[in-house]
Amino acid sequence: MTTALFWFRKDLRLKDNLAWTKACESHRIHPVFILEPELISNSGPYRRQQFFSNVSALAAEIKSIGGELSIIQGPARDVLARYIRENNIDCIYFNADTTPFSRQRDEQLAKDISVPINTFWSGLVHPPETVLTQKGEISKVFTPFYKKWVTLPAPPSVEDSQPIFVDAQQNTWNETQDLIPSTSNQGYKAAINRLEKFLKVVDDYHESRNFPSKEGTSFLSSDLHFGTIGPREILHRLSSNREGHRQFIRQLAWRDWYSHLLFANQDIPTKAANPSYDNISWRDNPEEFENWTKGQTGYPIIDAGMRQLSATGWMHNRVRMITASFLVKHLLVDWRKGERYFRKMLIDGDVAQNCGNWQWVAGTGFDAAPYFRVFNPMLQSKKFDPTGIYIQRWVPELESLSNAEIHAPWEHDQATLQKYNLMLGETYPFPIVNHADARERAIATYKEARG
DNA sequence: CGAGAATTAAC
DNA sequence: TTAATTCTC
Repeated sequence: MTTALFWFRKDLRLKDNLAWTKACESHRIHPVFILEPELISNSGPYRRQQFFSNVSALAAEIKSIGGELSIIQGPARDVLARYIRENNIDCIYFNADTTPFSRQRDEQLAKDISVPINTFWSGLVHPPETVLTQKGEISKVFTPFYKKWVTLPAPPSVEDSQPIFVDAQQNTWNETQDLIPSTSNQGYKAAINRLEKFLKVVDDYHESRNFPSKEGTSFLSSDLHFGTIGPREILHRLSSNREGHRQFIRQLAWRDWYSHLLFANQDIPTKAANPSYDNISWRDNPEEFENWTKGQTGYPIIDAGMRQLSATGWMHNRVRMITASFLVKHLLVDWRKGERYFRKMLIDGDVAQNCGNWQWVAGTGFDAAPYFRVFNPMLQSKKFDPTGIYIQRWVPELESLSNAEIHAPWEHDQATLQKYNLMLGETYPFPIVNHADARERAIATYKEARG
């Protein structure tokens, strides 16, 4: 029997993992994780911790079935060739990814390494280049993509494997083990717990998903990012004839779409998908950007979201759209700066998803929001946090304001504010910009870029 | 007058 | 994955 190196990347699980199953079918397995500096350097503390917890949980799971995960540190191109030589590896298995970093690295690797490399797709419902229009291209509009996507049969979850591990693996880079926390409750088991919890409320998903004070969303975004659970396993627990389920399945399609688009357009992270918006005269005021990151814009819903992000590494999706729109449109900060900040801070920060969604909000992307659509922070706030619970949770300065008052504190007279010990400009900022003016300015700026 | 529905709009 | 405005009662 030959020996396969199984390289875990963004698929930190043993279930519903196609490359893993294929490798286990006919090889002795040498499981490896490579801690690459590039992966760490763009991560903020929350994602890094989740990352380590997931790797640690995977190592424990492998140990429990008689194997040992080798954790190697360094760029893959530097360490893999040597590792393959030293450990008598016959072939490599891993799951492919769509990001420019991953694809460039994997292409280079194929040139550098002499043993056969077997790759599979296991992190999306459908692999890139498999959901196509009649012309054989990926649709640049979501709805036709989705219509095609739902008609394709969902690939079955793969069977569990009975791996045979190589004996007496030695970890030649022991110091790396110390970087990985030894205790953790993440990994596949935690992902399954989150899925089971979500399945209890998914029938209401279409109604509750938009309210940041409710736990109406799946909380599976970081699991999907790290691959502690596969999207097909999630899909197979859902039913296409229930509205809440259907709406969540639709979100999985958005996820596939943004990954497929990135696969086909590798410059999405840096360039506007719609070139007419690549010449916007951004203001890029650094102080305003900093006020935004710190949750000090004077708009309660914006500040609540940004504070939730910096305090927890996560933000509710509805609020992600509102805060992102505010940065790009109201403050006219280049969407790439916001994207970078979100990706660094978010526990689920993901190149394909984050760039796709930021370009959508900025109006620069495929099938994006129209350029003149400027989210109104007060309307969004009143609509999706009507009682102000979410705002109060994250902006305690405002906790005594009433439901009606909390969305726009500057609109109330001095006496009302004094009653709550609220001194605008001291205990809570005045609005950083005036909504109506900023809206006009954004539309004019975009119009100018359109020519 | 005011809330909510309907419409329009620069897509 | 909308906002602003007008219409209606």
